[in-house]
Amino acid sequence: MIAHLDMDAFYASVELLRYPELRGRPVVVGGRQPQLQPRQAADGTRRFAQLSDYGGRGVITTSTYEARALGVHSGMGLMKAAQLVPDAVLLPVDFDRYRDYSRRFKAAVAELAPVIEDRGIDEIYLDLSEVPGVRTVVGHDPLGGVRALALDIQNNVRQATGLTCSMGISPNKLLSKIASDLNKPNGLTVLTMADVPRCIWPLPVRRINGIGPKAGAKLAALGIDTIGQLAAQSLAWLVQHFGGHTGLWLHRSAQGLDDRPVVTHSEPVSVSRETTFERDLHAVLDKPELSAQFTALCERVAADLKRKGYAGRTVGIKLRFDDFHTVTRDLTLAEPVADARSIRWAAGQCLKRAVLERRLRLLGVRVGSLRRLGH
DNA sequence: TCTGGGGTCCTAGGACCC
DNA sequence: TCTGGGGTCCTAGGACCC
Repeated sequence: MIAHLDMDAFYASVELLRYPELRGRPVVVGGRQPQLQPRQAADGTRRFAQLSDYGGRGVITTSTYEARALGVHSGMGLMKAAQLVPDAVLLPVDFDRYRDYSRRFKAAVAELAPVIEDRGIDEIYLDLSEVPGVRTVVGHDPLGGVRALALDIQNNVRQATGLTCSMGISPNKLLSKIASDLNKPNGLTVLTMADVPRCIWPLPVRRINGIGPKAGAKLAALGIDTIGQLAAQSLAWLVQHFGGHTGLWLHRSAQGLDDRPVVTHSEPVSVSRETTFERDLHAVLDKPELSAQFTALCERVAADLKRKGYAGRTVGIKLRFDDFHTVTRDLTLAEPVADARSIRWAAGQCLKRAVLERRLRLLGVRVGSLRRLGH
């Protein structure tokens, strides 16, 4: 009785609540240029930026289903998307607003199902096993109780936020995650283990959470495209090609097996801030600007640590060069630090160990090995 | 006109210790 | 006479997720 709940096109849907006149149009959310902000025209209507107006670096964070139908998806560069759909509406991201809606939808779910694992701003896992009435048989449907509960949760979310979500329910997190994606938007899919061959095996292996571009390509090269084909391989063969750990995990996943619990509380491991520059910066030629950005990142990390109540012993930097090659350096200190000056000093030590011949595209600062401060 | 930002987890080698 | 066997910590890179 595990559920996965995923908000439908979350950021874009929050923006449509604010700008209902955009419903039905292709809309993408992304970029950070302030001039993207919609303006009130003299006649009272709102004027929106469109993709072809964009002139900087950035990717699509979310797009409406209308935009997805035209081939623009999250992660795609905005410049590339502008070639595909130049007149799509472009809105800047407003994380504060999305976080607010995130709190509201999670609170609405918690009223009915309190055992929640946070998986970021727009999705959660739920353990429904102990919810009263969940095992009620309705008519001849042994899953009637859980279906009714899911519909109640979706209704509660809509009442609280005006937004729709999709849910998958199954015996475990792996299958529920796949299931929640099968009937988007506003979908509900309930699966039992008996459904695995019919509903799961025809799907591409990439639908398994944890199989990304690299593992997907490696499996494809081995002639395995679907989860069913993966399920047909022996454990020994998978271990031979992927190692013991991954081989066993692939083997179990393909059978629909997963025993990870729903984790309701976790401590942060690291806090970081990074920025991609509007233009690539040279370590020597642009030293003043680079240094100012470096210090600003340290200050933001320090502020985040203070707000959350953590200090950390490991300070690290991340550099991405103009050729997209990325390196990291880190330094572990004797005592945890949380203040901007200490972080800046340690990050400066890290920077000395990097070769700075190419121009820099991105700079990041991270603090790890966190310890909670105070009580 | 390529390719964001904030995370977690895993691997692998070397230092160091007993 | 080649050069153990564990364990932990640190660093760097990479895969993956939202």
